[in-house]
Amino acid sequence: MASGPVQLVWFKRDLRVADHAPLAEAASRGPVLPLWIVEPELWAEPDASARQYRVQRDAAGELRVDLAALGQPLVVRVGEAVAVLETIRRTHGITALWTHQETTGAFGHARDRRVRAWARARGIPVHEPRQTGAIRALASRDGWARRWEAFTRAPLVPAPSALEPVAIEPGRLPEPAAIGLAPDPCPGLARGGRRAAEALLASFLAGRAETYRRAMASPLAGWSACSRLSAHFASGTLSIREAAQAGRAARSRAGGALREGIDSFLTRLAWHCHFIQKLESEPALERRALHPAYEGLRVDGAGTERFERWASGCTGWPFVDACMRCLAETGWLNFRARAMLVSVATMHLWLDWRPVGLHLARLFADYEPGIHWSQVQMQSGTTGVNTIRMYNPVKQGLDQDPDGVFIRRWVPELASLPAPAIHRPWEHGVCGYPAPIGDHAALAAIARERLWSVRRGDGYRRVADAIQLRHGSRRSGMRQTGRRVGAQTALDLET
DNA sequence: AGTGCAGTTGACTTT
DNA sequence: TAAAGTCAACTGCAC
Repeated sequence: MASGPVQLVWFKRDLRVADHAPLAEAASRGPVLPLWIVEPELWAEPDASARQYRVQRDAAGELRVDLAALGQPLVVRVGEAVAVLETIRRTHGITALWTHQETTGAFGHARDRRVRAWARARGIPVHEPRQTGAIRALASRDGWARRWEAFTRAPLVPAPSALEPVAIEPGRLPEPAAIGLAPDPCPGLARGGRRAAEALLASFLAGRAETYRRAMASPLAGWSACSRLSAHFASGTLSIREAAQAGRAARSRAGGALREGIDSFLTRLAWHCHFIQKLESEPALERRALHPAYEGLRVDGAGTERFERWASGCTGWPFVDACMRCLAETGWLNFRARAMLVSVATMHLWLDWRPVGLHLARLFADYEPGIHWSQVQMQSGTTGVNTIRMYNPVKQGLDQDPDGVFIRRWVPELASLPAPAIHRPWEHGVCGYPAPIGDHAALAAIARERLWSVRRGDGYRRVADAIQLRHGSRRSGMRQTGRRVGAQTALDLET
């Protein structure tokens, strides 16, 4: 039992022992104190919710077991990060602080700055390797794809073979209510933790990926055809590198549709990091429109009737409501449907993307700030880089749920209507289901004209080109010889 | 058999 | 894997 100073490994959203460089490096240098800090202030942020916490708590519980098997269970403390670290420093002494770089919102940035300042003042070295393909202080997007390849092809870091026990009370994993989280019923929430991550990865690569390409656009088929690993990447129970290497190995053994599905999956792993890179390079992404010409364009909307109808799945557009209710009850929705929910809110209902994004963030059990805010801005057309994508809620329903199975499941008021009538209930007089907020085609036309008039404004293009240079993928969207080529990056990010 | 025409399909452009 | 509009080429049918 070690009694001297410890190598402190601070787990954040990297709740695993495999491919965990800080843990491995720390363990090679002396006794390790593995720590998970539950920060009530973080969980009080407007983008946080109990379902996200439950996923991370599941993961921390399994991590505690895995670390205990190595010799030292996960230590859990509740409080402000610097205060928790300072208490451990006083009682045990800290030789070095090991943690993964985290790309996250303003709270996390400020907290990491405080921790670094505290460590500097106490003479504690901080080691912070990265765990995604996002690069801190990136000078240029040129060559990013090559660096992502190199990062994901680096050897996996083996878990330490044993940890020397440290004399410390491990502490309990608090219930959501104990840290001030509001009740957040989510009966269909998928369990977090390493065991589930491994099972999902295996079943996806062994067969589910076969229908991935065709089915990922549908919220119904995507439920089983998508990898469903997003919450595991967000909590770190599986590293991107582990997934990429397992995917490449499975790809080499597979053929036909399975191979194509795995190819799409690997592409999306790169996109995952590509979007996190945007927030890493531009922390204001969660607060300000990337292209300032879109700032102040829409009404804030929070608390208005149309916002509440959208947020509660009562817009009167069946496919939209089915998607929102599915998300509320399960914490998951496929990428395309998420994009449509943003599109309807920010285009048809002309609501500001910030409150819209916060509502969705809380409903996403797999909330990943970098991906989320990049996507919310892209789908609401405020990046200035991508083509304006406006989804027709009826067409999407007809395309992705032609028989109405998904709508019937989540909007039981419409169960008696056959398809295709179920996609336009206002034409068939249904009781117990609201009339639509408006004529979606007319609302779309108004939004389209407003957004295109911004694009035609003076100086718009000059700013847009600068944004493309800073954030855009080098594969598409770059201006070539004065003419814009394929201004949109085609992607569905769902994993 | 060849012509005229309504309707469909797909490439492409615009918003 | 945006949607809607345009237009040319094509198809199938009637006569």
